[in-house]
Parts: sequence; C-alpha cells; structure tokens
Amino acid sequence: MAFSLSPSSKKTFAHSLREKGLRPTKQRACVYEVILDKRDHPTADDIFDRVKKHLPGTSFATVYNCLETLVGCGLVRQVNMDRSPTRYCPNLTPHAHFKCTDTGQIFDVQIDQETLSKMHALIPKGFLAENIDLCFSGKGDSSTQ
Amino acid sequence: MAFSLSPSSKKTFAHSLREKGLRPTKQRACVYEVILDKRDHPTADDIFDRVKKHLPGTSFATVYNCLETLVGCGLVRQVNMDRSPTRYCPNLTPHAHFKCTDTGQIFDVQIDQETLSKMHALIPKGFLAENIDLCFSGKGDSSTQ
DNA sequence: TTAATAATTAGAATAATTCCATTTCTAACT
DNA sequence: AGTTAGAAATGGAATTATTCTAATTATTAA
Repeated sequence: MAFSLSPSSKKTFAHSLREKGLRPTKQRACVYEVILDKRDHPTADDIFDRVKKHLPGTSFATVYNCLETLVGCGLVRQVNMDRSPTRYCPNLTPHAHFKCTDTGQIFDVQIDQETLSKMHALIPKGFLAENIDLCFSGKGDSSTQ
Repeated sequence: MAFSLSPSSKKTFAHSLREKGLRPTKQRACVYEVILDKRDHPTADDIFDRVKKHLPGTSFATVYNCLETLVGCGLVRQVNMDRSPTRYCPNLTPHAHFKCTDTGQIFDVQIDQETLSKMHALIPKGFLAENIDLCFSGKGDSSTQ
C-alpha cells in the first residue's frame, strides 16, 4: 500500500472494531484510510475505485460491507442528500453539510453549541432524537474553492 | 371521485400550475388531493395506491410525473430521510421532520424564526442556501400517537 | 496447527425511480 | 362544434444504488 493510517488513527480504528468484537482486516483499514485521506465526501463508488488501487482484488460488496461496519463503529458517518448516492464523512464533530447545486461538491459546516441546543429544543416532549441531520443546498462560493 | 379539493385548495392548485404554463389535469389534482387529505408523508407507492382508488387507470409513471410537477410548482415538498423512499409533504411552512425509528412514522416539527435564523447564520460567507433540510430520528412518543 | 467463525468474493437480485415510444387528452383556432 | 398542435398519460423497459446469497478465503483462539 502506498500509504497507511497514522499510528493514532490505526489505534482508534483497531480499538473501535475490537470493542464490538470485529476484526480489523486490511480491507476495512483501506476503506477507512481512503476516507480519511481525501475528505471530499466520496460515494461508495469513489471509495471502490480508490481502494482498488491499493487492494486490486476488492469487490464492491466488500466496500459496502466495510462501510456498514465503519458506520456501525462510529468511525465514519453517512451523508444522504436527496436521492443521490450515499456519501461518507470522517468528521465526527457536530456539523452540517452544504451541497453546491452547480458542482455537486459537499462542504462541512460547523455547528456551534448554541445553535445545536436551539435545534435540539425544537423536538417535542416525549420524543428522543438519536440523530440530527442538517443539510443546506444552493450556490457554493466557487471563487473561494 | 369520492372527495375533491376544497375551493381554496383548488384555486391554489390551478393557479400554481397555470403560473408555470402547466395544465391542471385530473391526475395532478388527484395526486395533490390524496397528499392533502391524509398528511402522513406518503411515499410514491402509497400515493399510487390511493390515487388508483379514484382514477383506476393511473400509471406509476404518471404518479411520478405529477409529483415532480407538484414539487416544481411548490405545492408539495419532498422529504428524504436516509435511503428510504422519498415521501411527500403538503406543509409549506418552515418545519423539520422527526422519524420514529420504531414505527417509521414521520412527524412535522415546527421551526421558530429565531432558530431558523441561527441555522441560516451557520452558512459561511459566499454561500447561498436555497434549501434547508433538518431531520431528526429516534424514538417517537408512541403513547401520545 | 487446526478448528471455528468471521470476512470477502462474484454475481444475481431487489427496489425506487427514470426513460422512452406511443396513445390520449386539452385548449386555442377555425 | 371540429381540427390540430402541443402537453400529459400510459405501459413497459432500463437504470442505478444497494443488498443478498452461496461459495471461498482469512483470522484468531485454543
């Protein structure tokens, strides 16, 4: 492999999997790696292409299996916008996503604690939110990208 | 048809379509009708079943065409949560959605102006959001539903 | 080293949605 | 009212992202 997880990422990775009784296989490591390496919210398809450069025998099913596993371990997050293919994001801090309708690019948008609290406060009594998803779409600032 | 649009809905409906040079056909009216009639965030599939009770010859393609048209006219909104089928919602006020992970039901959650402003303020300079989507998922209050 | 189990593989299957070619309808003009 | 051009509806095929399945391979604990 042309690159590999940093020692700290490697530790997080193996630890998160072992906590759930799962094995840190080379395919799982590679999928995690390519997501960390280029944080551009790749699709399963993108990830498949990148992983194959390092582990040519990898199948599509494996990429999907690995992604499911990594999401289950909380190492990456799924980003769903409209009906477009699911994208994957290694940013685990509270953040929203902005999708540029011109280029299709997705940008992370940090959410401050106060706004996050206000959003939480919208939830009616008796409901318990386990997950919050905030997505914007519109024109991105192509001049700054 | 066993029921029909209220006079005011009918007016909004025909007007919104005509504004875009589109025809208020009976299929479009019926699709709009069933969405207004039972505001349970139905899928295209649900809508197809309901429409067929009134207009038995209606095809799936027509339901999709009508939905696309109605969304384009701003009469209904698409609600996408995860990878599950798109749902349709006639509530045009600013609101979020809460999906109960037990029952799959989707509830509208009103958003007050202040929280909406705070959310808007998250968007970095140079970006122009045309659309905001806020979704919660978790346990709904089944005792109150 | 082996046995048990977990993960990977290739390809088939699924499900929601979109596309396409044809037919039917609608509304503006005679 | 009758024509006609454009719009909408129709049925079925096609597409696409994802999931499933059965067989093979890899990993780990003993």
